[in-house]
Amino acid sequence: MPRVVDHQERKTMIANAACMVIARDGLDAVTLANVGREADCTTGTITHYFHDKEEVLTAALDHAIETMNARMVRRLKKNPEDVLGFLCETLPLGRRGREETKVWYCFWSRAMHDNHLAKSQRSMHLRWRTRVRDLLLGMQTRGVIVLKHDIEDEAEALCAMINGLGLRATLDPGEWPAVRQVRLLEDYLSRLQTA
Amino acid sequence: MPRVVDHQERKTMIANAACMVIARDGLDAVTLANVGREADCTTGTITHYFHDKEEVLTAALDHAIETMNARMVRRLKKNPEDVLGFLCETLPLGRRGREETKVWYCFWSRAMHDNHLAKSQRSMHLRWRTRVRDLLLGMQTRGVIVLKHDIEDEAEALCAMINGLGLRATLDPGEWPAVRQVRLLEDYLSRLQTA
Amino acid sequence: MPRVVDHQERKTMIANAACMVIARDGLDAVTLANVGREADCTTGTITHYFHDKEEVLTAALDHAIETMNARMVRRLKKNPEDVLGFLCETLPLGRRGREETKVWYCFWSRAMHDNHLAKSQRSMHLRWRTRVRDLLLGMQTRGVIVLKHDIEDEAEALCAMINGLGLRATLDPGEWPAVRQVRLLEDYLSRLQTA
Amino acid sequence: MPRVVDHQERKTMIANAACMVIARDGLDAVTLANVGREADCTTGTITHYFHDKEEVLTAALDHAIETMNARMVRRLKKNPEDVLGFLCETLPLGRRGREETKVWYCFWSRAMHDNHLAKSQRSMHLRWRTRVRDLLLGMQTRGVIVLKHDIEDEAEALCAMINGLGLRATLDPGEWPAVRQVRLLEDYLSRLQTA
DNA sequence: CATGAATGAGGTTTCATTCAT
DNA sequence: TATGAATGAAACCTCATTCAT
Repeated sequence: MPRVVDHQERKTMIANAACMVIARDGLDAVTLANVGREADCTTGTITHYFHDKEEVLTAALDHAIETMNARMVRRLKKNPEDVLGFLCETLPLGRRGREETKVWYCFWSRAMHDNHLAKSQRSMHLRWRTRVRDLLLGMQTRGVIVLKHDIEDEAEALCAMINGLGLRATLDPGEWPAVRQVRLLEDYLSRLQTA
Repeated sequence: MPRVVDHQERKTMIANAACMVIARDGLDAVTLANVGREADCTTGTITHYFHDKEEVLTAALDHAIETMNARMVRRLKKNPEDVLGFLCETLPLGRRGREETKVWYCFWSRAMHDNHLAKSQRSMHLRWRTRVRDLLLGMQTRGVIVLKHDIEDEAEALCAMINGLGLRATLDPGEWPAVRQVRLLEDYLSRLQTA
Repeated sequence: MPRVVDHQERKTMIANAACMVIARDGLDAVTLANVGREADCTTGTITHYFHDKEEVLTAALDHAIETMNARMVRRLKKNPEDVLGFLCETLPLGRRGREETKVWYCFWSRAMHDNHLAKSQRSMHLRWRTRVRDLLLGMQTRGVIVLKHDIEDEAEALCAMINGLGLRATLDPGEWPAVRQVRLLEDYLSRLQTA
Repeated sequence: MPRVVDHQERKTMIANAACMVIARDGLDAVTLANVGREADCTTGTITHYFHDKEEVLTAALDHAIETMNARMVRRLKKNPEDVLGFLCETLPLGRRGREETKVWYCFWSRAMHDNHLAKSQRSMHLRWRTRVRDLLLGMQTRGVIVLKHDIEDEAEALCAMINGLGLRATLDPGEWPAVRQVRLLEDYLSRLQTA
């Protein structure tokens, strides 16, 4: 009788370990040995669950995204009109946020030259942007903001702004305490309220 | 006398070759052999001019930054009030722009875990942001815009916006023709005009 | 379970292979490839068991020392009063002795500029000298010799003599058959008998 | 008109520079670049005066030997009966002595696997030993010592003793101040006086 | 399932040597 | 005579991957 192991749970654990390594030491530090050390298993175990390294990386990205997404969803469920709170989940505000966004950002440069990762990133971005768009629509409906331009463009612009803020905050954390990130995001949103 | 060679020019040539490799195939494809192939020399020649690979990468980043900066300065000299034109130089609009920004972006993720690169990036960002700030100040003086918030924050926000737009355009070029990038940048600037 | 291998035994085997290479072709011929050829494995296997080349060299030195030491101990156990026999184990008398001492001697020059090896050498020398001293003391007790000088100095001097003889014998084997080495060592010891 | 340069003097200067490098950092640190740095010239200059690296090393060894020999000769001229003084010139007593003997010792291990160097070492040893022998003969004639064994063996034994002492002093300088080296050498000589 | 030993390709780096100037 | 640019061989080391157990 084979040892009973939840296959999917094991994969997730390894993907999570990979995320830890990425967040701590960067994508270039991701070796199967390092991931194994973090996940407390050997390289053999990893290749048992993943065909090759690329699959591990993809799983790591997916894991980070799903975790972030889950938090966003949870937040929205609590209060569907808390747009700022929702958006803040994608900024590196706390320790958790910093880790997750770092993983996300690390894959940007790789996605530029890896079609597979690029697709993954695009579909993930699409989902995020769609939600952002719907929230903007809701705000407009409620009269909170007035969108002067194409709604898709507005959503894209907001996403770009958030990515830009998060990036800068990650590259220069000393200059970017949470309050400053939030303040600049609020400033951006406040400009949309103009009649 | 030895073979006559302009030492600095040779270094620049190699740095440029490294940029080409980065823009085409990404940071992970930067091997001394690849750079040598691009620069039409051997790995030995490269290490003759650079102590090690890290120096080559740093030189590549510096080269890309300097090239971009030179274009910005040239543009400003022609017309010191063409703020939009100035900002567009840091967007991946044409072939050259796409190449240069790609090199720049590729170093973001590495800077997150490499203190040396981080410093280089920060000082470069500071220079850029300072210029952006001064231009915003000029616009305010000319009455073109009305800044409601801290000027440093405004400059940072604009930089973040541009980085975000450029990033998205690079990750999903199909969705981001030059006109769209410029349009969204204009939209952002137009919101600053509000009385 | 993985391929069953005695980790320590494998390390010893590789260290021994390194010794063979050193004895045959010298320290400068010690490349991981050469050691691998001797040990019938690849460079990858070697770095699997040793962190880097320096560790391989250290292990080789330790191995040679331990082997020589084991022979000395064995000899002493058989006949604790056979001082000459004991000392002869550190001379390049036979094929085995020539190999082991050669490895030992090769590390002298390296120890002069490598602190780590220097320490290893010193501790090994201390152990050897201590034993030599105790044997000299025993001989004095038995009335075989009369030590006129400080016992530590006497031990050091004897060690130096043996190293000097072994060195000359190694550099000019044609002039130094085993009998000559032993004769000169006996001459030295006989002078200690003087009343 | 070609620049006037004393060819031989230039070679000596380079050989001396190589000795400095060897004494300071060991044989493995001898790269043409390092020697050039020490001699204040380029690698090109070195290969202009020496066919290849091996020639540089041979010249370095010869240089060190000649320097030491010159000192011995000078000493003997002053007082042909000062045997101890003569022998002390081959021990690492002062700064100069330490440097020269270090160079000498460094070549031992290399000579074990390099026939060319081995010959060089043997002829140099022969010269030294012959002189030592003649001095011993002189002492016997003067009645200072009584040689019980073959004179060649006695000379060899003394040489071996000196090499052994010098080696130990070099490997463990902390334990071997000049006085101790001289004392042990004197002890050895004193035993030859026995009637 | 899991291990970790073994491989070997591929990368960086060093350096003696050649050679145009 | 001297330079130092360029080469390329050879070394070390890393690491994804395979596989016997």
